[in-house]
Amino acid sequence: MSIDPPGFELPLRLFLGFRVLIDELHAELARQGHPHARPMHGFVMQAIGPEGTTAVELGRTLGVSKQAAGKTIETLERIGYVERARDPRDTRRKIVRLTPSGVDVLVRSAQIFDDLRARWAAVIGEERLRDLEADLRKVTPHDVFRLDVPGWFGA
Amino acid sequence: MSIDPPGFELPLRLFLGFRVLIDELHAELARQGHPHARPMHGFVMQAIGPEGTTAVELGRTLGVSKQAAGKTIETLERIGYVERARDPRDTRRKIVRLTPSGVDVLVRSAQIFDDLRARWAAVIGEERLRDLEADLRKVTPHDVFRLDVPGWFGA
DNA sequence: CTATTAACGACAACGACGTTGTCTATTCTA
DNA sequence: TAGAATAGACAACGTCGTTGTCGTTAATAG
Repeated sequence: MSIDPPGFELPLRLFLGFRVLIDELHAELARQGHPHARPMHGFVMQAIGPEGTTAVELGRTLGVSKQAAGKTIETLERIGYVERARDPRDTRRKIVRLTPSGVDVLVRSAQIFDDLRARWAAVIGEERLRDLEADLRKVTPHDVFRLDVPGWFGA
Repeated sequence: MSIDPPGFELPLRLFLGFRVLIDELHAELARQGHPHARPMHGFVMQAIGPEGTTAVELGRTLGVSKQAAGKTIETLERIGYVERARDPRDTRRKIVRLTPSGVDVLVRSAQIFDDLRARWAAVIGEERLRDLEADLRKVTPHDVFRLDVPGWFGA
C-alpha cells in the first residue's frame, strides 16, 4: 500500500508527475474545446509535424508497426485533427497532415504546459525546477518518445 | 520531431525517466530469473501486500473494476506469482496471496531500484537526487498509483 | 525495355487490456 | 426470516498493439 523501500519512490514520483501534467493538460484542453483529445494524440501529432508524414514513417518514428500507426491516424482523422491526401509524386503514399484543428491542439497544449510548468515553479522555485529538468536530461535517453505505452506497460 | 516549446520537455523527461527505470528493472529481473514479469505486475503485487487481498479490494485500490483486477490476478496466477484460496470465514471471498516467487520479485525489485537510484546519484549527485525527489513529492498527489495506464494513455 | 525487387497502404485475425452488464452464491441486516 | 448488499465468474464489446497477407505502385537490375 505505501512505499516502503526507498528505491520504489523515485519511479513512482516520476510517473505521478507525468500523469498529473497530462491529466491537467487534458482537463484544460477539454475546457478549451478539445474534449476528444487523448494523451497519445499530442505525442502523435507532434511526431507528424508541420510537414506531414506517412503511416510507415510515423510508425518508425514512434517505434510501432505501420499498422498501429495507421489505426491511430484513422482515429485522429475521425476526430478531425488530421487529413490524408495522396502524394502526387508517389501514388502509393498518403501524406498525413495536421488540420487547423490539430494545430490548434498543439498550440494550446504548448501554452497549457507552460502554465503548468509555471505553477510547478511557483511551488518548488524556478531554479529548482531548472535543476530538475537538467538532472533528468542527464539520466534519460535523448531518444525520441516511443508510443507503445499501453502494450509496454501491460502486455 | 524535436521538443520545441519549453513546456513540452518536462512531461517528456518525467516519462522517459520512469520508462528508463522500469525498463532497466525488467531487464535485470529477466536476468535474475523473472523473464515474465511485466511493469504492471510489480505495482499490482505491491498493492496485494503481505496480507493478501481480494479482487474487489484490489480493484478499488488500483482504481479499476473488479473484473479487470480479476483478470490481472489470473495472469499473475498463471505465471506463479500469486495463489488464491477461499476465505474460511466468508465462502464468497477468495484471498489472493503472493507466492514465494512473487515475494522474490518484490525483494529483487527493491534491490534493483536501489541500485538504479545509486546510479542516478552517481551521475547527478546524491544531494540533487534528494532534491529531485523532494520536489516531485511537492507537486504530485499523495494518492496511490492508478493502474489504468493502458486505457488512460491510449483509449 | 522488361522483369524482379522493394515499398506503401489496406484488410483480417489474434491476444491483451479495459469497460459494462448479468448471474449465482453467500453474507449481512432490517 | 425476507430482502439488500457483496464476492466472484462469465460473456460481450471496443481499443490498442501485434503478425500475416494482398494488390498496387515505384525503383532497380538485367
